Amino acid sequence: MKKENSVPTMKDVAKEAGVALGTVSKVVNGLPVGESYRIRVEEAIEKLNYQVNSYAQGLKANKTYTVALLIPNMQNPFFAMLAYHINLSLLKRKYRMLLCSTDFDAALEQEYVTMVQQNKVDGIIGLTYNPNLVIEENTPFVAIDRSISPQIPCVACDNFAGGQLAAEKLADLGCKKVAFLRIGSSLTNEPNKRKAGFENGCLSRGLSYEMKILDDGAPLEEFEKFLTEHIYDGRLSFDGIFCVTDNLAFSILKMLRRLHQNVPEDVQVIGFDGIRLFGDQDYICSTIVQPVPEIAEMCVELLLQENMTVKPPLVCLPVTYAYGRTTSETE
Amino acid sequence: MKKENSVPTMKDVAKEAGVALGTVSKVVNGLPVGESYRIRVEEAIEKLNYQVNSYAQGLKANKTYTVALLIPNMQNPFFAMLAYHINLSLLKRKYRMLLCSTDFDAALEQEYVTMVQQNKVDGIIGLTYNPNLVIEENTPFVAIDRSISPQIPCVACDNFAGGQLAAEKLADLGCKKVAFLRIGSSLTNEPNKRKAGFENGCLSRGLSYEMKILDDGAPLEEFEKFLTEHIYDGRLSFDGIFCVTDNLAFSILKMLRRLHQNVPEDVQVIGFDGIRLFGDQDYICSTIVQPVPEIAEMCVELLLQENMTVKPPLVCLPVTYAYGRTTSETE
DNA sequence: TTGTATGCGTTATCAT
DNA sequence: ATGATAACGCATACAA
Repeated sequence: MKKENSVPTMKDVAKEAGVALGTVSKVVNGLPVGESYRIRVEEAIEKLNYQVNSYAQGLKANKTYTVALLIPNMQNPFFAMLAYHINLSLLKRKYRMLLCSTDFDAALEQEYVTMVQQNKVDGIIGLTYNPNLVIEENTPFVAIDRSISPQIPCVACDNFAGGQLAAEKLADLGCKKVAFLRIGSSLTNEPNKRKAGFENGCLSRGLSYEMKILDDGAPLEEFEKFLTEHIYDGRLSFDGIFCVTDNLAFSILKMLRRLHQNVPEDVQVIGFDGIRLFGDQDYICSTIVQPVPEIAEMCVELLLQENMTVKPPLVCLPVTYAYGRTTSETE
Repeated sequence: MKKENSVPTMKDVAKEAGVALGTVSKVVNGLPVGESYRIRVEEAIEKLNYQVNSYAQGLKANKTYTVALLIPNMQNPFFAMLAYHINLSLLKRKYRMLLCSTDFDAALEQEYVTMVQQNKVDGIIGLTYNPNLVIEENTPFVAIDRSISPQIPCVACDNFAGGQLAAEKLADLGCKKVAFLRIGSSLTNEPNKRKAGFENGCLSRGLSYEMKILDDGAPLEEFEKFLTEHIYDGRLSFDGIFCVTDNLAFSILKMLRRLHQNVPEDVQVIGFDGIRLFGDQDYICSTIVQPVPEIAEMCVELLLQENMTVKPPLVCLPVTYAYGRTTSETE
């Protein structure tokens, strides 16, 4: 009992062309083969509309041409941008991408990782917040924004430089007393360096600054309380605010509106990430822009590069500043 | 020459447990097996940290537990939302998701589709703008927002009802003369029904209306020209505008600002899709909200349901209205 | 109930 | 240079 309307296989092609299986394989893989055979096989392939089954290929080669992307979600435009560009970078190299939205679920993250260790995919690119993720020694893995272990390369933007740049920009724009706002401090990851960079920038420019760092689960309202406490006679005592992400900046901007503080006249705000609505509109706030296409390319390159005896433990890519209406540029 | 530090296989487990290959397979698949054997096999599995190779499984079963999602990009939050929720719906059913960002590239879309016809994935969910996409008869496919053929189910929100709802809302909110703005008219797809629904709503509520529909590649500036032409003595002659998407609405809002028209005082604006920044902030404009989680669930359900003799050609899911500061709600 | 053997589609190692 | 054949990891029909 033969399979009937199934997909044609190499065997079918061989029979159709009247050649042996191995010959078809060679033609498919571009190995040298007699010209007359080539033609016949290619015609048969055309006629049957044959295509290789890459899973069977993978079974032999222990290679699937598939990479998994672990990422919390798609709602945050920064994550979405990353997913998109990594997809493109993989595609350029003929790799498929398995999207694994982990929704910050540690168990799910671990499950995805485990899945991979059994050659289901050739490697993982992961932006994960799970501090005790178990990754086997020999699993190709590239981390984004968080160093997981010395053997696993981590790719991030230059967060320190970004923080510094934010401070310098605020100084250039005439600020005297600024604030740094951050939420989610429990995990040590690369974005944490934004704080240090900012402090550094403030010090070198003689900016006085204050920090407000919320714990992981803390309600955003605490920032509103913090801001309110710094209002005297209706005026906020800061003339510049650096928010650790555009996401936070967006919320802070809403608060400032409620508190009747004008942006950028009374207080200037700089965020981080470089988010634009629909990817092509204006930046949602003045911001430190992450080089997402470059980050994506670097991740893929590091992951797929096999003949690299030693992989860089941490790669930092340069950030830029972009105006987004929440600062008072003068030029 | 044995493979060395590779992933353990069933054979390894069998040897470790001192049983036959078939027995291990049965244990793995939950088939009845002698209790003492079970234990031994399970211990061996635990010890070796064995997991089935689902690609080898797929090779046998002609099933990969993988579904491909064809979608233009991730920058548009609506697409990102869809990808996210479809990912979740698939995950619930233990399916993996291959993300295929097509970037509106017809050739790429076709390539992805072709890939699937050779049992690389079990099915496709596709939001595609390619009018002449070739899909084989027996390929499991569910389309979003565009009917591809009578045999292929299409899932969309109730676009007609959405258009109608927009008109009714504008009428309820006191509008007398409204406009409908749309871009991209070349392809017949479900969202096109928003226009008809809107007209219908306008007529039933006695609203006078005007339409401005731009061709596919046309520059957005044409809308600005259109609006400018409808300004007399500094006042726009419309008091309500329905934009075919939130994306367009966002651009229109910027234009209105430039033209010194106040929203919502002078003119109220309603968009379509239900986009929120970061997924959890306010809606970017008053809008007709698409039920994205339900759309996702329906797509997956229709795609994976095998014992369904006849699949619905078109499924429309109910929309809702949400306030987003660009209308003048009074309650 | 347990073990054995065959085949899924492909690649690679052999003889020819 | 080409054709036959074994092997990849698993499932299953069949034999023990």
